[in-house]
Amino acid sequence: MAHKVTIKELATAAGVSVTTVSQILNGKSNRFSSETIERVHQLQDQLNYVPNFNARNLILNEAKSIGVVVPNIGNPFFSSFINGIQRVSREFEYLPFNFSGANDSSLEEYYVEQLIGRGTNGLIIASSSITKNTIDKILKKNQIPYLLMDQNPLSDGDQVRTNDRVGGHLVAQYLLSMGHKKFSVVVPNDATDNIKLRITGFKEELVTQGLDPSSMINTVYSPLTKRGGFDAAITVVQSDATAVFAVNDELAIGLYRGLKKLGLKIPADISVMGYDGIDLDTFVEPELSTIQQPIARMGELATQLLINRINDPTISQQVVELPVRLIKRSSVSTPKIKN
Amino acid sequence: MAHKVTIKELATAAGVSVTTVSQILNGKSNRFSSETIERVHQLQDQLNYVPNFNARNLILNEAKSIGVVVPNIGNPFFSSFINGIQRVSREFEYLPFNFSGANDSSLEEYYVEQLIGRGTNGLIIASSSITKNTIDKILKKNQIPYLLMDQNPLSDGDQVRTNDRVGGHLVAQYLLSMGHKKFSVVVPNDATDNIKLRITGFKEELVTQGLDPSSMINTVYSPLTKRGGFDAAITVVQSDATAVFAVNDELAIGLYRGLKKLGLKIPADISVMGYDGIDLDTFVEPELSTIQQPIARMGELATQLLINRINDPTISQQVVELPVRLIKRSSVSTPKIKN
DNA sequence: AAAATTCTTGCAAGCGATTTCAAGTTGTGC
DNA sequence: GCACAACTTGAAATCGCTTGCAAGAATTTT
Repeated sequence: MAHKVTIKELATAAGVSVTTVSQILNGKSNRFSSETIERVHQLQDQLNYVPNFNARNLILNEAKSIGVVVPNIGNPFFSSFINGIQRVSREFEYLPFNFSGANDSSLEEYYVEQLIGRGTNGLIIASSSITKNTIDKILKKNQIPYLLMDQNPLSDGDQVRTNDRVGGHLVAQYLLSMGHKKFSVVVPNDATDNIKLRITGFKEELVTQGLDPSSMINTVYSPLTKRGGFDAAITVVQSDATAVFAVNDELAIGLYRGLKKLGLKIPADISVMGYDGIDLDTFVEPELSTIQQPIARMGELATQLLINRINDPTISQQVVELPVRLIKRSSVSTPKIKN
Repeated sequence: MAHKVTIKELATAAGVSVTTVSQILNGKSNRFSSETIERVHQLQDQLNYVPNFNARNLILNEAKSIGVVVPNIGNPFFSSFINGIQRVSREFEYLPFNFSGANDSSLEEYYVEQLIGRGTNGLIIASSSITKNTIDKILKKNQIPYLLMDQNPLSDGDQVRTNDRVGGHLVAQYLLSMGHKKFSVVVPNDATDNIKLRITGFKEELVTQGLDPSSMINTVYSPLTKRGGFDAAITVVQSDATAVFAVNDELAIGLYRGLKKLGLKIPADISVMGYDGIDLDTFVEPELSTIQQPIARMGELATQLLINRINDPTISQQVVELPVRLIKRSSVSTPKIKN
């Protein structure tokens, strides 16, 4: 290992005490003669002194870092989320450590534990494959500030959310307004609370309009991946649905491919609605109609709230709900007249 | 801040010394009576003792972590890369800290410095927006083990690479074999060495086949993003190219959209070749022909090599070159006969 | 010119863990 | 009953840095 210069060596070299060096390097230098200050800074450059972060944090009792665990950074939704987190973290001089669960719950648990063990100040977890309860337990037990995404609106703890229920309403309204009456809904088996709410909202809207959801919806279970969407296509086609609601865009984009492979034209033969609003939506054909979530903003807010809590764990529950927006593009049209 | 239980408190509670607790908790417990061991473990659970990582690392002089900076996690190429890194890191009990440069060089520099300051053991940098020289300087100056991706094959330092030149050859061979004679090449202005090599390889192959690159290639400069590809379409169309070589898949997928918007059919009107081999390729239409890089494997190897070097900085340069593979799908056909 | 300020600077006590070295206990063999 | 080995356990130094407190030097006040 390359030897690291310590503050003591720097002090000796500069002919002053470590106290002096420490003070100067930490900007409390107004109490020193400008020559000393100058000399110390010069020596620092020369000797290449970098403070030992562990020692520093040990005393200061802070790491100035937050941990972030998302289910899958391969999903652009989460990479945008991370971008938002990075932005605000930097602003507050926190360093965010990002991890992708890769759809493996043990891995997520592993990262959470590692992060805690390493003294992270707080955690943002947008997990899916691990049960909230497990994580909740670990985090509470360790008394570490955290913010869980995608949680049930009724749960305690700080929250950044969008109104998934309203999102569901919007989808149903739109699809109904286009004349659809038979739907396929593609959703994972182990859906998180927020995703379940999208479905709930969807059904609610049907009821609101005096319709009977049970006779109109065919549910297809499939994982939240492109592959999952692709595989779901065959089942979707076998139903009499004229429109599909895929609960996220990844799924929808996979579904696209599956449907096309089966010879269907979108939206002529079947309409498709996604959910999330990722960049990719406008690069597929036809451009995907979706519900847009302000995802980067969510990352920013999540960070903001978490840091608030780190600074003062006693504040009361923080909940921010961001609006969602229906984006009509070309993947939805009026239903085909069945012969 | 929630009070954290220290080893001393645990020791007092257990009625033993901190030495004992430390030894037991670190598995050097064979020297203690099973009652003591039992008691300590029990108390640990009960009091919820988590060792202070800073204190621990201070004395052990290690952080067991590596820093990772990629230009943009939004690109699936890099998320796969990170997945590979995560896999191997875990195996060696290192924790990888991942950052996305978000195409902002100052941001990348910031992360590199933060990471170093925090005592990361080594860095993997797959950067583009910051000059290699700058990073190189920072890293060398700090004598920290690192591995730069996408660097010139001639440079020193450990390397994990694919043969981009061969990749270029393959693209040219394929396109020529399909009968194309006029090409558009879409490439960023500030291309990294490896990307430049793809172009070099492409031209080389033309020469090898006795052709004159200068009269056959129309170069379009555009950033390595979907948006960049989209914007490049208009220029591409204005040339007489029958085939386009986009130097990465993101670009190609953006290009798809642009070309289609301009009314062209792929590959009937124009053929498109990508480069990277991301998942998304098979979900766009037509499926994208590309050069596949073993990206996850590259992440794994990069980590492996970096850890080798961390363990022994004196070993000689490590270079691993992984093979690339031409994947023919449906985005390339014979050129349209111009009227 | 002595006293009071103001500047500069350093001593030494930790932060929470690991680890070396040694000490106290108990058990064994003769 | 005693020396010695085998078990258990703890005291104290140390990692590199921050910081409260105090002291010596320089400057100003009276």
